Amino acid sequence: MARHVTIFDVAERAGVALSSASTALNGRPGVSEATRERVRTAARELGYVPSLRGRSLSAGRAYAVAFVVQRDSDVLESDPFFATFIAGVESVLSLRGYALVLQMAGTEQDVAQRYRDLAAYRRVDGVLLNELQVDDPRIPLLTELDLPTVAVNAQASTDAAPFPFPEVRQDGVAAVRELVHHLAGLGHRRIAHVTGPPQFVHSRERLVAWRQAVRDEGLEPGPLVVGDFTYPGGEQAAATLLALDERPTAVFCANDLSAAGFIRRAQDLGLEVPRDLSVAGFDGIALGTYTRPTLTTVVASPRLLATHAAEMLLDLVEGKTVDDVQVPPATVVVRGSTGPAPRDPVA
Amino acid sequence: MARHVTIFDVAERAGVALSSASTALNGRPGVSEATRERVRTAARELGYVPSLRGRSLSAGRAYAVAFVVQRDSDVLESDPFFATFIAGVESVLSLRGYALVLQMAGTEQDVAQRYRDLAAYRRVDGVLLNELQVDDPRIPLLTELDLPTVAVNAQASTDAAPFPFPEVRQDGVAAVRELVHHLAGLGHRRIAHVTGPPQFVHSRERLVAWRQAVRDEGLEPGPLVVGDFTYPGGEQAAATLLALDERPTAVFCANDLSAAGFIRRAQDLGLEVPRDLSVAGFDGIALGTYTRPTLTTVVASPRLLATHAAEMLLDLVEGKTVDDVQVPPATVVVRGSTGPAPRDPVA
DNA sequence: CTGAAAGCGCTTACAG
DNA sequence: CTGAAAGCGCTTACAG
Repeated sequence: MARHVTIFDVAERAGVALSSASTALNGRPGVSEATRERVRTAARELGYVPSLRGRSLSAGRAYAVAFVVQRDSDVLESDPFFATFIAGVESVLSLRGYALVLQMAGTEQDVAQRYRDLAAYRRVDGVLLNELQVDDPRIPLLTELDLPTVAVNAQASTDAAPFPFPEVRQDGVAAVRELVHHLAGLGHRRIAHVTGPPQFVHSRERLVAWRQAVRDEGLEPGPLVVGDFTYPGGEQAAATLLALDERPTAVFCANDLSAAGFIRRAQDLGLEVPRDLSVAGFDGIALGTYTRPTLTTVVASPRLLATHAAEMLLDLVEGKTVDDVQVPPATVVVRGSTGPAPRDPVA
Repeated sequence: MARHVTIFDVAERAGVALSSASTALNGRPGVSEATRERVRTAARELGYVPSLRGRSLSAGRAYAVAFVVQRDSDVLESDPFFATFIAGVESVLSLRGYALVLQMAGTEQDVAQRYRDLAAYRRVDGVLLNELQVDDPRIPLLTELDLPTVAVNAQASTDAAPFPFPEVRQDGVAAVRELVHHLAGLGHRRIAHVTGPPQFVHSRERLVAWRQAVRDEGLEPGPLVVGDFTYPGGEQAAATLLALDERPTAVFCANDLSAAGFIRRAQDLGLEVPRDLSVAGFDGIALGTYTRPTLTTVVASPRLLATHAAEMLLDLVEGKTVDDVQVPPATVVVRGSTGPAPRDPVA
């Protein structure tokens, strides 16, 4: 390999000082337009590419941001959000010359160690935070580490507590309300809910939204089962709910995967969906169009959340002021899994 | 923030020259054991963490490797391999002090551009390559860019052509043979195949393995449909195959996702699986345990492939000699979707 | 607007 | 075994 072309070579070829070459190339004011053009031409002719390493060291920046995922890989395997979110983030980063450093950790302690290492080695300039938990330990940690952070759906909208990082949010409450209204309009009176893991802010938000929406319809919030966002968890929830004396006629599951599992178990138990039972989910993953019947759900926008979060984080890293962003609310998509309440509910 | 602790501070505290501190800390020979210990103690006391940036610049290494995924995010969404593979890679990298840079690109041209940029900016020290295609354009490109590369399942085992990069392989041929033998033993005489996208080496390998295995059972390779590894693709393949006059009684789909779609469409068409039709897949994803019936499949080891590939790539980057690795072959797992051939096949 | 110089934090010959 | 020095490739005050 030939020796690497450096900014020194560019300056020499353009016949200017090294510092002028740097100024010209980086679009900073301080050189004449003629000089700037001469430098650019020289750079082009030489095929100059600035060294990230040199720049990193002198600028004190990594030109990379991290996303640390706290999840077992076998749970991740069936999480369709993950890939879409990552893809959205990465598309923005690469456009702005940053790299995405992806880390995975199984436990809360692992995650903390990852963040500590990222900060100590100054591997990245900032981090993206999602799947916030109630009293999330990452918040004080990232504050302590002084790592620029942008969060996704960090606060329940009902939450008044101050949140230390910029945030991109997508409201799901209105959609849950609409979904419940849709079910009530179909004659359902017992509308159950299968939650996500209780520690997640978004689990809690969906639960609260469901409860309030059901009440607003003049109904009593129906049976409630704590779930875990997995397919088997949905099956388990169905087994529990459908064994009740007062069986619900409709169920809102906190995500699509558990809704799919719920439907499957309900069918195994001899129920027909939606004739005997309506089921709805949340997310809008592809799987929901594969199930039979297809899944009524609340469609969220992981890619949009991701691109906004990435833009915000880079702005933050580059010292710009960053305001919270709201993307358009999630929307209800009615498909085959919800229908009129049974006249004479199966007892 | 206090000023950063540098190796200079450590050397000063230990009362040695800066170069000795570096030598001591990096475990290179050239300092006495006493000195080494003194330096280590000083480093510990000061909470010294070597700067990746300084080290990067002087050592000419990024301490990062890249994985460029060529896939639309909506296809990625339902690819369960992705997360598991990434998790495996990342676990090894972080242990050895490297970061994983993840990039995503939609088209072949995008992918090429990503590799060019990664190389030009020397963002990473090497790359991981999977989902190889026949005459994969990435091979000459990475060779030209001189990027250290380790590939996963790059060559069909039948392939004699030389491959320029170290490779980790998992044989799937034996398992396909066993699967076909299992089906033939159940009395199936028309065993169809739904392929993956023809350009992939592993699609071709599974096709060839199926064909040979069927012949080895003394049967004529049954109907063949070109698929695309997706759920809807599996549905489509079922519609095609089940409309044939000479309908197969068993189908081997090139992956689990398409097998799940195949089963679903078969059921929609009024067939009972496995009573009327046996279906098997390839991969061993979680979804295969959720379907009804559960899916007979060939279970591969994405995590194991990933960890080996990562180890090999770091060895390569660090100048060690790297041999190809074979992980234990994929295995057949018989579940509910395969059974005795119908006595009197539905006509 | 331009140019010589210091500095970012390391590693690595090289001379003692 | 140790220490002074150059170099990796940039950016950024600072003096002209």
